Amino acid sequence: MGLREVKRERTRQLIADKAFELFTDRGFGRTTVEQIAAAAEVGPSTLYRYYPTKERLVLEFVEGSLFEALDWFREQPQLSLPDGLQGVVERVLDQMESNPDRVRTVYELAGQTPSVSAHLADVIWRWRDELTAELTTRLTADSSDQPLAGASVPFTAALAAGITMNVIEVTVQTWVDNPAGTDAKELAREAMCLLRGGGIPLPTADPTQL
Amino acid sequence: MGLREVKRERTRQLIADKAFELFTDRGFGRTTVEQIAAAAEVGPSTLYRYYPTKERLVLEFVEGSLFEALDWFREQPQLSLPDGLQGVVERVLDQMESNPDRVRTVYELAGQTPSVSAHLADVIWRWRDELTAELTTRLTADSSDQPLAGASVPFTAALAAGITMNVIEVTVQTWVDNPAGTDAKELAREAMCLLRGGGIPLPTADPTQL
DNA sequence: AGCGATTATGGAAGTGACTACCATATGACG
DNA sequence: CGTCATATGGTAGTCACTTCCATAATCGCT
Repeated sequence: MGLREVKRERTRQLIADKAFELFTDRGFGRTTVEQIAAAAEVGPSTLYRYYPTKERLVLEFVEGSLFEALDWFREQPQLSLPDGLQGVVERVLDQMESNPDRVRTVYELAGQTPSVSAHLADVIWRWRDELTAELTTRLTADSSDQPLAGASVPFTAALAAGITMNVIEVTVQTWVDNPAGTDAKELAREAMCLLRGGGIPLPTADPTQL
Repeated sequence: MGLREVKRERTRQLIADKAFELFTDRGFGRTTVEQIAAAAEVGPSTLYRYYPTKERLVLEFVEGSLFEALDWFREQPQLSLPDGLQGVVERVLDQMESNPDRVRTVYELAGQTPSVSAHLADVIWRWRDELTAELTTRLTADSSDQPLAGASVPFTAALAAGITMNVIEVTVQTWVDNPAGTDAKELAREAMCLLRGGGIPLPTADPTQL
C-alpha cells in the first residue's frame, strides 16, 4: 500500500469527521458543503470525489458498520446460514455500541431532515440487497440443505435478508431510544426468540372473507 | 365537500400524471420541474405546494396504495391482528396489480436514479412506522390476547410491522421482475407459508463461538 | 346577489447542492 | 531525474427548492 492510499483514507475520514462536527453544532440544514470543505481544508470539488451527496457524510459510520459485517459474512462460507446471520447481527451491533453518540446523532439528524432519513433508508436497503444476493448464491450452492418446497431461492433469500435487517433495525431503534444502558445484543436475542417462538402476529395465509 | 377540494384533487392528479409522462419519456434526470409545471399548466410554485420534492411525484401511486390500505386497517378494529394484516397485504397488492405498468416504471426509475430509490425507501419506512404505531396501540389495548412474555409491546409491534412490510416488498419485487402473468397474492401466500413453516434461515439466538 | 374573509395561484429573486471541465500539483516508478 | 498516472482546486453553470408578495378564485354570511 502506497502513501497515496494512506492519504486518501485520511482525507476521507477528516472530511466525514469535520462534517459531523458541523452537523451536530449548527444542524444539517444550516451547514453548507462549502463550510465542510473549508473545515476539512479541501476544495468542494474534492469533497464530492469522496462523497456523492451531503447526506452520505452523515451516514458514513452506519454505512461502514453495516458493510464491514457483510464483508465478514462473505469471508465465512463455512458457517451455516443461521450462524452466519447471527454473526452479522452481532458485528453490526458491536460497531454501533462502540460509538453510541454517533449512532444517536445519526438518528436525530434523520428525524429532523427528511432527505437524511431517505438516504439512511436507502443505505440500509442497498445493504439488504447485497445480503440477499449473497444468501442467494449460498442457498443455490448447497440446496441440499433444505428441499425448499416450491419456493424459489431468491424469494427465500430476500425474506431471510429482510428479517435480518428488521432485527437489526428494531434493535438499534429501541437501543437508541432508551436512555442508554440497555444491551443491544440482549435486545436482539429477545427479538429472535420472539420470531422463533411465534409471539408475533403475522398476516395469515388464508384470506378471510371481507 | 366544496368545489375547492375537488379542484385541488384534480390539479394534484394532473400534475402527477403529467410528471409521470415526462419521466417515462425523457427519464427522471432529463426532466425539470419547470417542464412538469408547464405541462400541467401550473406555476412551479404551485407544484411545490402539492409535492415537496420532484421524487415524490414518481412515488405518488405507490404511496397512495400503501396508505389507503393502512387507512382501511385503522377502520377495522374488530379484526384480529393476523386477519387485519392479511387484509393490508391483500389491499396493497390489489392496488399494485390494478396498474402494473405504473409500478414497473416506478421500480425502473428507482433503479436508475439513486435519489428516487432513496425516497421510495423512505416512503415505505414511514408507512411501516405508522403501521407500527397502530399495532402498538392495538397490542396495548387487548394485551389479554397474548401474555407477551417479557418483550415490550412496541418491540413486538415493530417486528410485526417490519415483517409485513417485508412480505409486501419481496412479493412486489418478485412480481415486478417476472415477465408478468404471475399472481402477486399467490406469491404473498407462499411467502407467508415460508415464514410460518420455518423454511427461512434466521439468525440463531445463541451466539456461536467465534 | 354582494361583500368581506380565506385560501389558492403565479411570478420573481435568491440560496445552495451538485456537475463538467481544465489547469496544476503531487506521489508512483523506471 | 523524467514521465506518467492520479489527486486537487477553482470556475462556471444548471437546477431543485425556498421565501415572499401581489393577484385571483372560492367560500360563508347577510
